Amino acid sequence: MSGLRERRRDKAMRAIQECALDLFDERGFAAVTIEEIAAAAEVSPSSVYRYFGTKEGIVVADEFDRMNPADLLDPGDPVGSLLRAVRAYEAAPEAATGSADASTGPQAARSPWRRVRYFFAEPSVRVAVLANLDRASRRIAPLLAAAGELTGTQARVVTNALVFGYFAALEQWYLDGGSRPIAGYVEEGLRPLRGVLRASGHGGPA
Amino acid sequence: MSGLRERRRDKAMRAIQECALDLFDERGFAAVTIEEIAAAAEVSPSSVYRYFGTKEGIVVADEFDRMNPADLLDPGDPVGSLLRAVRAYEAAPEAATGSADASTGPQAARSPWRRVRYFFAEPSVRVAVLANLDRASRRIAPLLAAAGELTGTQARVVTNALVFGYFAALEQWYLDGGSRPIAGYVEEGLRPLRGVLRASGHGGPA
DNA sequence: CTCATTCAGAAAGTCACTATCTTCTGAAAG
DNA sequence: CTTTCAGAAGATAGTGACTTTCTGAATGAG
Repeated sequence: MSGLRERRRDKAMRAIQECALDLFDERGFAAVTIEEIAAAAEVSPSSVYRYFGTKEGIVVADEFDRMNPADLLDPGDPVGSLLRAVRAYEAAPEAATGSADASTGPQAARSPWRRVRYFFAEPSVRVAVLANLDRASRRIAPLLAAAGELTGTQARVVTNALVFGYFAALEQWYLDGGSRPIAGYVEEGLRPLRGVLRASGHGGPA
Repeated sequence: MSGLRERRRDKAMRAIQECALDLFDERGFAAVTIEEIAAAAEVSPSSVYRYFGTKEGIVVADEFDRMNPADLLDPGDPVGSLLRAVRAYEAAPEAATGSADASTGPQAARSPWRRVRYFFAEPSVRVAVLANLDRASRRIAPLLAAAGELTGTQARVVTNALVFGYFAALEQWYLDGGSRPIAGYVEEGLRPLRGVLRASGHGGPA
């Protein structure tokens, strides 16, 4: 299934991401050029664009993107299933980068939360994250529309509420210094929405 | 208060926006350069950047940005006051561009809705709109936090739900061809949210 | 009238991103 | 093992958005 080619590509992608974050941490996002990142990761600038599309994409790119939202989100209980996903992701930080090779960098650098700082500290990255959430919302909304009694417009609105509400909760977590678990912020923040979304669906499990 | 300078600036800004939209309509957003826009509007490229910051800003820039959100949004009934604002804006399209001078272009071109097409048809403009909504949300959230029993996190989540929910409704309006009034889409789309937001506030008027 | 401020234009530079072409290489067929 | 080939990586040359800096001029205050 996964040939040598794909493994090389995945390795290159991880190298680019980590070299880029190292450079960003050191000198700031804006001050680092794509050429420098490519040189540090020992690939060509073209490859950086092939893999990530944009400079912000290096930070934002997420294995999450390639997932099928239907596997993650239960249309009957969107808030609850989102919460479960957050908890699962938080509990298994290694799932984010894969535990293939421990020798490619320092351990702390491999935390999936390292990137998150740039989501909120670097305006252009923040915008890229918003664009990503918007795309995710457009993929998820049809699921809600198909499952519940929501109209198409309502499904879009509710999905945006959910997705961008999650973003707001994540930002609060970040602004608090990232010490307490994220799931707490999501649960608290989305609590006002939970009742509505349950009532309009077919009713999820307890 | 409004000196000669400011009037010249406002006039130049409107000229840039209309010339730009003319060119975009004619040849597409990406195919038009800032230099061409500046030439058509008879200003320097520097001025375009001084006024709008980015190419997308020409389309997205909105007198809405300079408003105080407190004048528009009632924390006791956020959905209701948003709906009233939409209806008011929709009823008075001339408020958007000002009725100062009718000789600066064809009448149809002055519709404030002309720009909206690019919100959804041009990806980079869409992203700029999302960034704008995000900024608006961050200004509005403190109002909700101060007025109701919502926590800070909840206020941010609910405001994002409101603002990006409105965006979703607007997109549905656009996708439907823009024939029926926008307020209808907003009312229908935000209906699931209305109950929650009323219940958590101090209760607005009927 | 004089002066400080502020704003428009000019000009040069940076760099993200694209398009195209060539080269290489992993993988499969013979 | 050799050959073949599709697709991926690299090299190269742009384009144009955006920044920075400087200069001159219009404005409004004193």
